[in-house]
Amino acid sequence: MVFFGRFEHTIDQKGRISIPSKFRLTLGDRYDERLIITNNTEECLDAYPYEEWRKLLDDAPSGFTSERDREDFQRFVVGGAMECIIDRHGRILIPPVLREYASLERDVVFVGATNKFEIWNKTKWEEALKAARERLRKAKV
Amino acid sequence: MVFFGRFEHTIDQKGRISIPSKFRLTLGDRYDERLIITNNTEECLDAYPYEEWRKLLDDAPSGFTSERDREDFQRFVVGGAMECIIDRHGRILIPPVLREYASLERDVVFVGATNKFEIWNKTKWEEALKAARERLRKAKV
DNA sequence: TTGACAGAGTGGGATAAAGTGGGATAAAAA
DNA sequence: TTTTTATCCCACTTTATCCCACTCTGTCAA
Repeated sequence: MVFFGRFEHTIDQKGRISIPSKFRLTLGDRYDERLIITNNTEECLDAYPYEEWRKLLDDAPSGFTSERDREDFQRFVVGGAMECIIDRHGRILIPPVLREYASLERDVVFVGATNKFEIWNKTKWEEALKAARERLRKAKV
Repeated sequence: MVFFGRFEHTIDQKGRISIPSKFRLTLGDRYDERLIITNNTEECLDAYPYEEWRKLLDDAPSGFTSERDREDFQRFVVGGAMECIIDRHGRILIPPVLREYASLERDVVFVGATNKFEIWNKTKWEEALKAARERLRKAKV
């Protein structure tokens, strides 16, 4: 398994944030240093190692059921994607448009999700986690 | 042999806690030393030997009935999962996010649950036990 | 009964690693 | 050019990890 676990970090005033060292280890072990960050429909960001991003681009078309699907994916996912370089302290600079989309101000949560990881505003993450927990609990009854 | 029984331990100020020796014996007999700890929907934590965790990951997808299910599992269970290494005194360091999620401050209860064990805040455990007892009694009538 | 011993659990210091903040310079935009 | 943004470098703080030591409890033998 690859990316998993949850880490709380903070963005500084320059928009920099350090990638959790566990994730950096995974990147170093299995991938190269290129990281692609883009919009996730849940008001957070997705970060893909370059190789996983390529796979996503290759595999996505098979899921499209209409020209509209293809355009939406193009505009939202591809159009939002930016390559971020990890500096020597393990930090990246999140581009302003993405920072704004995900409301990343200060407290940020990294969430591992197998072949990618998500980057959340902490408050939004807490709401999402609570909602997920309640749906999972309800499913037990 | 599997995980069963209940043990009360305390977390120290650094967030460390010792695994009950009975559980360590089981781990040593049947598994390796890798322990995966993650969120349980009942505000406690689940601890899986690595092998059982792998099974959970393999089996979970068959229960998903929607993309929402898959995402909830991904975020709550996988996103919460952290590998903890047992040190030479039989202790683990519970990562801050999980400590906070389960309100682990000082008094902690370990509860064996066959192929995993649970880690509870003592007060929450007492409430959960009471609720479980009442449901079991009611079911008899 | 009592003292030595072993195993389990807990506490704390020292060092290393991870994360954060900020200044100075270089590049880009206005 | 002026202003803003990005990049590089250094320094500080916090957290994790390693190591050692103490307490408590049960067991065994004198």
